[in-house]
Amino acid sequence: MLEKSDRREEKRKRIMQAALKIFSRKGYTPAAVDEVAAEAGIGKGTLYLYFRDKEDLFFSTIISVIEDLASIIQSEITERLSAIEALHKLCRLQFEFFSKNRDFFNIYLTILNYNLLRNYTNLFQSLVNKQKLLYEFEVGIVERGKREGCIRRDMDTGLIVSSFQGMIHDVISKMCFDDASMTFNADEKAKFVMRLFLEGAGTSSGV
Amino acid sequence: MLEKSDRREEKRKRIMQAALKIFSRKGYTPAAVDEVAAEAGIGKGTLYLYFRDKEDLFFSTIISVIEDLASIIQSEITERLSAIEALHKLCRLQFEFFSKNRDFFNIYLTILNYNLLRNYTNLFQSLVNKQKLLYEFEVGIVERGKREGCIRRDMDTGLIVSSFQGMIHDVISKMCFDDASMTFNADEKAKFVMRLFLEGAGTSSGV
Amino acid sequence: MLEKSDRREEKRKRIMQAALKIFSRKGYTPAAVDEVAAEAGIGKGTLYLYFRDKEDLFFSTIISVIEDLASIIQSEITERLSAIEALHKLCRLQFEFFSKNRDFFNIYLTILNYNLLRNYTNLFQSLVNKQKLLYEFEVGIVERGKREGCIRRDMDTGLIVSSFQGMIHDVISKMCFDDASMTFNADEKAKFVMRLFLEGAGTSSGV
Amino acid sequence: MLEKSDRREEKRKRIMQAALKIFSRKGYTPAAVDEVAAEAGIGKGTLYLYFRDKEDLFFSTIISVIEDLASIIQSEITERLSAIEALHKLCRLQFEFFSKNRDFFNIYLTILNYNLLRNYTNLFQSLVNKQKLLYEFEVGIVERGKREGCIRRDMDTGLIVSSFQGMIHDVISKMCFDDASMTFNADEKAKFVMRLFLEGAGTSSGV
DNA sequence: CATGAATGAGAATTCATTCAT
DNA sequence: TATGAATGAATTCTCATTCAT
Repeated sequence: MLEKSDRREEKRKRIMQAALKIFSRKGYTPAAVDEVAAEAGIGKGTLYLYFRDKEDLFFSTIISVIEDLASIIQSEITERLSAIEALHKLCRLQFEFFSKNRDFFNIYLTILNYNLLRNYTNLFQSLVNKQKLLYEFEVGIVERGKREGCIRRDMDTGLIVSSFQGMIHDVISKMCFDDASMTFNADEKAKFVMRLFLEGAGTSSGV
Repeated sequence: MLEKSDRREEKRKRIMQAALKIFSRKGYTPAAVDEVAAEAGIGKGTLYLYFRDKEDLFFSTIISVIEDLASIIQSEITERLSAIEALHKLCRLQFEFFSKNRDFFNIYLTILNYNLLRNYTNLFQSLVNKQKLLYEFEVGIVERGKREGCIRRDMDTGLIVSSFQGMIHDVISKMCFDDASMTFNADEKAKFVMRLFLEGAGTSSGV
Repeated sequence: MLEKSDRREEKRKRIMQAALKIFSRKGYTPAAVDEVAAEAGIGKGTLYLYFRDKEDLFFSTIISVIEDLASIIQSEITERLSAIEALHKLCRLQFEFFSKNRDFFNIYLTILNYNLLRNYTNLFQSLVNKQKLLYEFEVGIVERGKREGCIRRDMDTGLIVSSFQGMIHDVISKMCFDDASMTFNADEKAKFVMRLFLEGAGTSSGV
Repeated sequence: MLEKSDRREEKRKRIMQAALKIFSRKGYTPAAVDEVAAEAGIGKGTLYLYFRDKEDLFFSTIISVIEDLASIIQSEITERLSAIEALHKLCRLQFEFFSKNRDFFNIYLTILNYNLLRNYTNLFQSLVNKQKLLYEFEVGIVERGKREGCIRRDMDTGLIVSSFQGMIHDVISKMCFDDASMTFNADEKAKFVMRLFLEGAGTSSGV
């Protein structure tokens, strides 16, 4: 009996896949709704049966992808892992995710950069909330690490998290830039980031 | 005899200042050429005497700002500084720069995220080149650090640079997000990033 | 065996009732077929089983209402009434009718104003014919009045009828404008119009 | 020095003339902005330099025509005329005006019929006000007529005015319907209406 | 040099109508 | 018979760019 509702949901997904492709390539404003419809293989009007307007389409799409990432992270990273293991996994999962969704990374950065989107407040808010959740998730891990004694207590947790995420972001960025092909070893890169994050790049003789 | 050319250059600058303001606030596509002209206090047609088209205006403006940053960096960071000092300064200068030009950071991220701009290939190339210069500049410092013995030799330089820059970017990002006001202590934050970068966040007991 | 046909006719009526409501409120073009279907409690497609298209729906509805009014008039105004009594009743019946169907008066005016509808010629013709019938009906009464000696013979019948109807129309119009509430005394107003129509507003000393 | 402003005003007028033609023929919603632009011999975008949007174009146009009529009436009907003369002239001027602007009469009626327009409240209000002015103007004349002793005091002024205007409206309506050609004798018709209005259509023997 | 009026391509959105179920 | 998902033509409006003054 849920069939109809299921079909609808499935079609929504299909449209969002098309939207992701177009928005990722072009960004919000330059992407035309027509293009998305064409990419999805449906009529222009049909799209409006599934999404209120372009904004709704955009945010629904973005949020959906971010939820995918969040759910991967939350299902893989359990309490049973040590904080270090958790961070390592966090790192690797993001590398893997964006390695598969390179185009999306383009918008992802622009979103973090929320100012440009401040106009679209209603939908934007829920997006910001999703972002905050990931941030808080990481804060939780780092604080656990501090309690577990494997992360220094003399450093501000918020800044640690931002810096850690930053390392991840720019390594992904570099990947997008350098490796047009798919030769990106997520695990190897994750190991590097963790080593740098935990041990630092300095030598004991430094400063 | 260069007077005429000088005036022209000065007016270009004035227009680009206006453009920076508008583009920073709105992003490329949503920003209207009219707004820029109005902000610059000139006629819309006049703008086209100084820039071929909107794209030219945008890239010229961005490149000019990036050159500003680059020139600040290059004039402040001389060979006389140790690699560590150089990195520290690099960090602080960027914090200061973006603290003063918060809006611009929005576009800056979008640029890093070059894919969105790939359409505009001719102008985009020179932008990419500017970016590359900064990257290479940092690569130089890190390699010097390795030679000086204060930076570990067992880590890939490219990844070190990316990670370092990433830390800086996301701390700025956090600043934009958290501190609506201007209470951002660039030096303090720079010290934090350097400590994390050099010493790592792990304890000796970790892993 | 006529049952099926009866059911069909009944459903048509129900749809037209809904249509009247919507068209009256919004006018032809701004009214959406979907709204009518929703108001009628049927599916959008179903509507097209009963009416060729929106135009057909509109004209059928309007004509039906006008036929209602015409049939009220024709059943109440018999030959046994004097011309004066007939005109009085004509007046009162219209006041009562539009008092109950205020919204409809909006479209009614637009219809009189037939030029706007000239595009839809086929259906429009039968509407015009309905209108003409009412006009001819009134012409008949006035001519009878002239024969009966209670209406002046030195005035053009056509102009008398137009003027008489005009008085009625604008008093209704005023009612729609002034009395948002339902406090409209049809009989009293009819008496006024008849007095003005028969006796004039001038004093014997006038001109 | 006013040249520029004058040119602008002149062009606005030209556009409004085109708009009047199109809106009159088609009504508000079915009329396309493009058609108006084409009729005015200008580009689609140009129109938006002179009018905020379609609504503004519509109401500005309508109000302008109504102001034309109002100014004709107010300049021709001075206090020196007797109330009867004033009403006569009011009648004739309207016949002449709508005889020349037959198409406009179509919208004119629809406007009186304000309900359909209630959505467009801002601009609509000023339109309603214009209408009210004419109504009040006539109320003034009728009251003067009562004082002068040439109009009966035992009839409600508001209803007199509505009825009088109604007579005029429907005679014009009949004209639009009957005489496609231009054979409309405004003065003759005005005399008829005045006679009917003052003396009534009844005979002394009536009722 | 400077201007801003004019333009029309292009974008988002709506809605009457069809048709597979 | 009844439905409502799908469609695309049509509509409003914006904005980069040109060009006559």
